[in-house]
Amino acid sequence: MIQELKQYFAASFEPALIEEMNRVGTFMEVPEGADLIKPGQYIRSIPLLLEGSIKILRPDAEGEELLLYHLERGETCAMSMTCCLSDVRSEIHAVAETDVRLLMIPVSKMEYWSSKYKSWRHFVMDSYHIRLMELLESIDNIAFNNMDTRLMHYLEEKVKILNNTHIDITHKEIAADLHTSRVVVSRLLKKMENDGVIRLHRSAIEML
DNA sequence: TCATTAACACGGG
DNA sequence: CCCGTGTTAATGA
Repeated sequence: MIQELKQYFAASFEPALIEEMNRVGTFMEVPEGADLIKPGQYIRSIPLLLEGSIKILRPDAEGEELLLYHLERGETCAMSMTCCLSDVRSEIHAVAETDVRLLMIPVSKMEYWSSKYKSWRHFVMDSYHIRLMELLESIDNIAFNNMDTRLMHYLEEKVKILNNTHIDITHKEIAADLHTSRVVVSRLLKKMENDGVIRLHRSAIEML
């Protein structure tokens, strides 16, 4: 475990901090598709992503959702930091996009480390910055792009995350993430197939 | 024009 | 049979 932490974080954290993370953190494995954080839930610890990818969704009043961004290795959820520190409920829904391995850090340590370790302060600030930028990108995408470009971005992101051009997903699931109807997804995907960009299979898409 | 909703047919597991 | 998919028709922004 400590080896793994060193491997991923030696470049960003002091050895003493890595040692402490190893001591107070709780190691967790979460299977693909499982909920990590449900909307409205209180958060008591901060997840540090060691392996895999997490998708962050924003639910609306009717419980319909919209994909905001993905978290990847070495990143953390800025949302959980603010929730922990101010003791408010989560505004977002976090789902494991792949099998995920996490290190859970207790909230108390988060504040303590901020005063003790310069690298941790940097990490926290960077995390906020990265999240804000991802959020802006997401807003741009939703506001300025049509569904066909949004769908293309979505598929490209999937390929990046899975590190595989074969994506196991149904049109219905895509529609849920993009907050649109299945009819639209089916139609656009069919068009992309006709344009030779992708190949469609049952419950799967192959990017070309 | 493009998205949504409802409805239907087809085929595979 | 149920689910995923492809398509159409009507309606709306």
